[in-house]
Amino acid sequence: MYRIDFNDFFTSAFSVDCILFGYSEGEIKALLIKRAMQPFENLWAIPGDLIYPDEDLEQAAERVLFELTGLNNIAMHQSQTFGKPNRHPQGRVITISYFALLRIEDFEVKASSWAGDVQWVSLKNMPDLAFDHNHILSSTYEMLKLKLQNEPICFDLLPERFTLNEFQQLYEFAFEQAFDKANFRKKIKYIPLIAHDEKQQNVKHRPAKLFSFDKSSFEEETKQNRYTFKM
Amino acid sequence: MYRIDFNDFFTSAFSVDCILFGYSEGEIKALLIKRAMQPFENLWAIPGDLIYPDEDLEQAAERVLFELTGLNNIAMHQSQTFGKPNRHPQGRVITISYFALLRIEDFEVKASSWAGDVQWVSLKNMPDLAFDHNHILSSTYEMLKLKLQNEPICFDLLPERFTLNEFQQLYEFAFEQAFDKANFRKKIKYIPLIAHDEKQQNVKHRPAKLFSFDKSSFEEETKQNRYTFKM
DNA sequence: TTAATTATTGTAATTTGGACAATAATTTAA
DNA sequence: TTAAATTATTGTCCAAATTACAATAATTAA
Repeated sequence: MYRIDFNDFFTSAFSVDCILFGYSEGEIKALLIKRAMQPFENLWAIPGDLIYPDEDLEQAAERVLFELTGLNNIAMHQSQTFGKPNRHPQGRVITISYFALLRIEDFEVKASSWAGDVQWVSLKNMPDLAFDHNHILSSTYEMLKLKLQNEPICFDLLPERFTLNEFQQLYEFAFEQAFDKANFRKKIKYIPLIAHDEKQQNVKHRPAKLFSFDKSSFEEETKQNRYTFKM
Repeated sequence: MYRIDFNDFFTSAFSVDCILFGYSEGEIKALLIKRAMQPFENLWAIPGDLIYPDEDLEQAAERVLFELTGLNNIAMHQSQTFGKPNRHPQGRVITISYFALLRIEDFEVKASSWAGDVQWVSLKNMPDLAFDHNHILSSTYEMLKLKLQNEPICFDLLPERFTLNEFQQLYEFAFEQAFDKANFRKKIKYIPLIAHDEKQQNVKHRPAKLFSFDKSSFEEETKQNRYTFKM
């Protein structure tokens, strides 16, 4: 059988795309940059760029995110790889998407390098993005929703201290569905939460108690087994 | 900021690795080939090869699998991408892994191209594989186990007609755990099965009834919601 | 002080889950 | 022909989880 020379294959490039999810004002948002460079100049896009030929994938994701948005040292997890031959107008570029969750209010973002702007954009209100980024984003969001049902990652999105209602509203946003308050509280009984004396401020009604996630106790007792959040 | 010329990046290759899972004799197995070519000549490996520069990823996976094992038209799903800079001794090769489940007895495999041999190998008894293939395989197996809990994919592994015990044993193998027979049968009550008149043959005891999965009814009634298999 | 508003807890009926027992259908050996 | 052996299948009981509501508590605003 005829075989092409090995080196003929080394004509493609790889990129990473970094999907950052955050939560504020009752909505899950993604961090986007405005491209100040061709192709797709002036369109919003997921922060991403080419990987150096000798660079590890995860390292590349961290570096690229930092260069474009100023977010430093954000550990991301791989989601999926997108490789339609014509997805990049300038050549064959296969992109590996990474994602992370963070508390919007804990970080400051600042456009740099070829990013003209950076913004948190609600998933309810997503514009047309560069490349196949709408597809990448929605497919990663689906994965996020799956993970929300099986791992206690919602606490990476919520503020350190939150009310049980805020907790519930995050799930209601993600699953586009309302839950009964009393039953929601029963469902989370195996998630170790610390109840604080502190209460919600500046509300026009009875203030709710603030809670925080007890991560160490969760890990110790391997209650992972009991953590399910099928809605 | 200094930017390298775009073309400097086009020095990497990408490959697909095709992980085929099957089930026979009470064990989950993976299809492996024996490499008849450098590097790692004579070692067992996941069937995989380089992707043509203008080829779609999924197509490449199907083509490569066919060329090496004779398995034709197998639809695979993407699992993960592996890209440590030194994972391939001959250059930067990032590999995208795909996987599929099939009934071993329904297909015939035959080594061809640079594959010297093809074998179904039990996951209980895995030798040292070429490249980082042990890592790729075990990480894909973990993903399979997750999926087994949330989607009715076990029926892609079982024969078309199976006993409830065979069904149970597949889960017992995957989760390395024994289940109570009576309770197992209660747990699957939302999975639509067709009970046939036919019975198990050639057993030395009361033969069990044969069942098959009622796929169309499963899809119609969107009982997906109720399908959970937390063990 | 009271109405309005939301937080929090409770109740009762139903469904599910887990441990284990009982019964049924076959084969094999006596 | 029959009884023992073996595995399939179904049933029971009790504890735990789920669901739909109802009741009570703590604030603010008028």
